[in-house]
Amino acid sequence: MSRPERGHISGNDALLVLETIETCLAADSDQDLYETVIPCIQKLFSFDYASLTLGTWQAAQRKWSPQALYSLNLPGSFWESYQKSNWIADPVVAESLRGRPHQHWSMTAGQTILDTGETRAPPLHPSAALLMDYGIYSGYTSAVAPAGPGESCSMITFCTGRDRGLDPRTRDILSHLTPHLHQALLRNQNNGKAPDILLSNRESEVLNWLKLGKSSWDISMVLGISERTVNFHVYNLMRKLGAINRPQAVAIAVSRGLIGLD
Amino acid sequence: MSRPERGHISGNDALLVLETIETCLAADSDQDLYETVIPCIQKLFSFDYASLTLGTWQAAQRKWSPQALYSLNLPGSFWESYQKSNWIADPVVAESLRGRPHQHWSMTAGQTILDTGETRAPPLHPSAALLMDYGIYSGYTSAVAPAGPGESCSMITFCTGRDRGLDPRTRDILSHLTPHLHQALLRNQNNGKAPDILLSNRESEVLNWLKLGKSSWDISMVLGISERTVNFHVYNLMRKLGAINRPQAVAIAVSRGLIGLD
DNA sequence: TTGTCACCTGTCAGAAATGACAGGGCGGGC
DNA sequence: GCCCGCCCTGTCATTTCTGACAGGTGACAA
Repeated sequence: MSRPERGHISGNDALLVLETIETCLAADSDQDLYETVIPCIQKLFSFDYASLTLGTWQAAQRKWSPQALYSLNLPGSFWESYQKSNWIADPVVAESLRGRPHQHWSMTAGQTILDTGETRAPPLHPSAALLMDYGIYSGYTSAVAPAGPGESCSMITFCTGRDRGLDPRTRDILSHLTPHLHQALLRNQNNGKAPDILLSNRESEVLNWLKLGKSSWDISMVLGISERTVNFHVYNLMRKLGAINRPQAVAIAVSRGLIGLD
Repeated sequence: MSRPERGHISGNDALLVLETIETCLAADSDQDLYETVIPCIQKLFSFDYASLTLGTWQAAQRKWSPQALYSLNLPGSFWESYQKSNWIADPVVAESLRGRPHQHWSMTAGQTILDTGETRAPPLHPSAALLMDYGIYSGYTSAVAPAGPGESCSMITFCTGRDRGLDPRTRDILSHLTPHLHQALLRNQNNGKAPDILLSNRESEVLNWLKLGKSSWDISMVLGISERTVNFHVYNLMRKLGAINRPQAVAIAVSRGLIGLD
């Protein structure tokens, strides 16, 4: 367990950061994200464009696949073009996922300059050319690593149309904020789905035994009903969940939070 | 979306709160919790005892079942006695779960006084008598509601051996901290289990198709191998996961984070 | 070389699940 | 009274899964 040093923010900054973290915790819709969280961040430091993307990061395959996207002032056409390019080949994304979570970058003619002083010369990745086409010249990009295997991670970028150097205060603020922005994105994504499947008591009960590997006969013994009735409940709950067999029913139920993980 | 007013903390407090939130984010073992997070909180306000419990809260049954417990200066015998009593009948817990997440309480002879001014007179709940037996007279208890259905929630208590009144600053600090303490507890709990089950590429692949409700034949078509081989992989992954059939294999894999929820 | 491991394939009997048919009772809301 | 959801039960044919038997390849490390 190690924590980076962050000595560049004042008490007043800290209060604003706390307020922003609160808005992240309270945000439970896309609207909240745009109308409450983003304005709160704008009180902390200035930026012209923002992109908050949530996706999966497969360590084994070194692959980053964005799944949800929130952007501020970035036209849809930018994302269409960007999606077509290979994310992982973007030098900033690549560096992020290589263990440098917080980065500052800027562009000069044909070069991407990272905050390590490193420059990525031509052949320039298409994404860099794309950024310059849209008039974006510098920004901060943070990656929030997935909490566990198979979980989502975020790539969070705030950028400007001017060529600005790295500001330690902004960097420190971002290192405080990004984990909570990630949580907010994650929560929002989960709110999107889940259209209220209601199982009856018996169905939940049967489902919980299924999860534990019990067969219909086993369950019939536990519940004191006939095996046929257990199959009846299984059939109904599969229909409600939209599953075509038991493994899928269990998977859907767990992902919808209808039964605990245990 | 609504946020409570919190006007009782200073810029300096805010910096310390941010630091504490950082320790919560970085804590990934029980040791971190005791040696880094708790001392950090002690820099913010003083307390003699603490208990951080993580458990499940079944809204339908109004039932709170603690699953993990971290305590500071509270002897094991206290918890043994407390566990035997009915948690939900504890007036503070009951109030918490009724939608008052942050509470201050104190004891006088035979009474529990809540911060609403309400008093819970005898017959006193056994837990109250128990607290007084151990010399605990007042404290703050916060409940962090589960993020989604089937998810865990926390009950977090900081208390003292003296009869102290409600301090708005402490209350505000706690309302900032508790969501992150909850996250830390949650993360620690998940770190506790998961003894590294390693599936081969093919096994994960097969597992992911199982989760989607595909039969062995379906999977054999997708992967271009024989149905027998699919069964072979399924047999192996069930053995590795300790499952006796496919539904259980999927449930275990999801709970261990070996495959995504989707 | 020998060993291990992932990967692949076959057969077979018995167990389990699926999905259709049929029927019954009980309680609550309109 | 009727409808609806929940709960319960039966039979049957077909499909799928389980768990044992048997065997093979190629890669990589000790």
